[in-house]
Amino acid sequence: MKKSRHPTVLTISELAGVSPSTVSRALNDDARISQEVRAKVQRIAKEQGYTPNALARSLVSRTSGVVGLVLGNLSNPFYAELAEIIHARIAPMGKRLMLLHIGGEQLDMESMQTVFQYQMDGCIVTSASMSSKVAEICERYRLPMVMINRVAQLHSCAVSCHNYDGGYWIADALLAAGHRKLAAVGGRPNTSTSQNREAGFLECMSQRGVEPWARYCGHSTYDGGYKAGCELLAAAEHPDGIFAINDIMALGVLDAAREFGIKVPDEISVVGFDDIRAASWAGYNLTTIAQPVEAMVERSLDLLFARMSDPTLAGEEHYIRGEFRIRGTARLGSELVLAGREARRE
Amino acid sequence: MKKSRHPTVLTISELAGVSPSTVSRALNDDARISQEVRAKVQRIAKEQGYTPNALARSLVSRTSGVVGLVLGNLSNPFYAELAEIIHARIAPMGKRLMLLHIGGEQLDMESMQTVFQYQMDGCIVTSASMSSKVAEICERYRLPMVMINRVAQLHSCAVSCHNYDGGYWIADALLAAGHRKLAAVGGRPNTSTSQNREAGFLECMSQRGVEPWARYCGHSTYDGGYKAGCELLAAAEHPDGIFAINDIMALGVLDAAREFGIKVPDEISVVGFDDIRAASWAGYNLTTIAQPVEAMVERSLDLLFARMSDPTLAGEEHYIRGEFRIRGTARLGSELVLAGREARRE
DNA sequence: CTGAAAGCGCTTACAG
DNA sequence: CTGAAAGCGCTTACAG
Repeated sequence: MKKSRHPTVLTISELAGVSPSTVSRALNDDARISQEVRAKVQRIAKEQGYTPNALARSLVSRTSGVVGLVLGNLSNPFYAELAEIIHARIAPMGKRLMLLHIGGEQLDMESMQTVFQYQMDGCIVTSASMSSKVAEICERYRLPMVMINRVAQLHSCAVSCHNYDGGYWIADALLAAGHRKLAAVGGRPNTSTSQNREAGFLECMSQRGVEPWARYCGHSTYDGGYKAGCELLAAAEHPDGIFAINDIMALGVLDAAREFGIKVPDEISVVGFDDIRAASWAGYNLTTIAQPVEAMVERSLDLLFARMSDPTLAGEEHYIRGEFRIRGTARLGSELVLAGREARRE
Repeated sequence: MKKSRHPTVLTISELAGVSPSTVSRALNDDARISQEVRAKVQRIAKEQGYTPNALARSLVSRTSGVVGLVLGNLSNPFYAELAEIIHARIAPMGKRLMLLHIGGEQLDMESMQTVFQYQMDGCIVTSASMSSKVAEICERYRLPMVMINRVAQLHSCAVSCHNYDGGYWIADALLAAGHRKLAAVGGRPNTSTSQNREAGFLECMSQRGVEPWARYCGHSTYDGGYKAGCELLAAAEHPDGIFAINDIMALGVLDAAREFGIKVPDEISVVGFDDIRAASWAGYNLTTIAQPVEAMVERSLDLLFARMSDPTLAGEEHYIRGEFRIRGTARLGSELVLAGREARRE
């Protein structure tokens, strides 16, 4: 008798009096195996507490059932929510998630190595400054990958919110409500999300012939937003509206306004982007544009799975429209917000 | 010539004119292989862009280099921060993290199955209502595992903050500052974290002969905290101090107070627990006890790695003292806070 | 419907 | 210092 390890196909085959091949087939519900044998094998497997060794199976089947995940900075709750939804959606599809990276810094090559070492089936990248080099690697090795909340590089797949439109829409709604001194607080400058949202915002202002009051960089963090807010509000004359390109910075701006005793939205309107949970907290009640996270994840997984079955498929870029969440931090005529819907598409 | 797949040890061995065994040894820096051969093999491997197949290696070495991770509810930023730190600490140790579960709900058996399917080396569990059944499984299969922020079950390892002491300490400091109408807002009732913090808080009050003003359940969420705050403050006579057993609920309580126009800390003191990032936001400036997350993770990994090399090691429970963060939401005489340090240990 | 054989890519005693 | 052989646990053509 073997040293008592976990049971293997061999163990089961001996117990059932059939060959290992048959055990394998029976366990994988191969239609060719007779009902009786199949039932018997499955019963014995269950009795023995048999668990298939995914490593061995992957080695031969050349598909590991593992998908790599690159997560952005979790201190922005948006990415935490995204992670939760990705996991919830992908688990029922029989795939496992392996964490490649968490955080704001550059993704290193070593993490990408593990993708190949562990023979991952694909890769999901949420933000994180991804050098085009990584996209290139995935391309070269035909590794299916999709980026969420990030613009496509090379021929990869990417799913985002209509960021440009969102920014445009916000400017439109603020201008229509009479604001004329509008400031923008951008995020990390090298991120497409930040760039596009701000570009849409500025473009709309430019079309309406309104000069931007000021532009700040808030580095996509609460602290950055707070600091930007303080500087904007400390001046003798302050803007009458601020667009922070993400919610976490908008919360900082709101706290700055609170600090300066400036009434929101009477003296100043503040609008964010993302609709993180904290945006709807009673203490903030932030007007913002909600990213359609569920839809974005669903679309991303569709793209990814399609490429896992057919790696020759070309990359696709998808944009999904966000939804205005009108709360208490901005003066916007509701009919004007509707007009905003006509903002030009990306 | 083989179909052009990724290079394997065989490819390299042919190119280098040595046996596969030698390639394997050279690549793993086996001291017995001569300098020249080793250098040559490594050079060729690099030239060919060789990446070892971790699956094949794991199959024979019986250690996969993968650690399973069970994450609590990421909508509580505490768990997001924890995840980030765990990843940052474990990656340099050459282990990979596979996501088993994210969220507040019960961990299902299926997720645990994958631990064995993928031959994981160990498992890290952060909160999440873990049935004792899961602990039992790890025990039975000798799977090294450590729980963070969670009390030990059976003989498993567990690392937490001194939760009981923290609660005691807070009550002590509030009472010493003259509060007499103290309410507690608990989290999900079945979590040890919530139970212990509240128990310490109540025990101290009892020792001082002060009756608790009220006890609420806030389900460990912002909304729950906000609701609890509203109910406590809507009454004709309201408490003069509230201890929310975690920060995310304390923020809800603070927003409720703001809503009711009740001055913090003049009319009411509010204290939380965890020291999540939002606790130090200008809009809250919450007095709380910081969990020593870095230290907790470090200790947890020590325990885990020790058991990965020697699975027979017994379980250990560790408690690490938190740190009072005195900010703006509570009246506490600083000398009294120091006295609080003497609160009894768990 | 079932089995014997080969093989996925690596490592590791066992020889020499 | 190096190689031939066996094996990790599974699946999958190939026969029958």
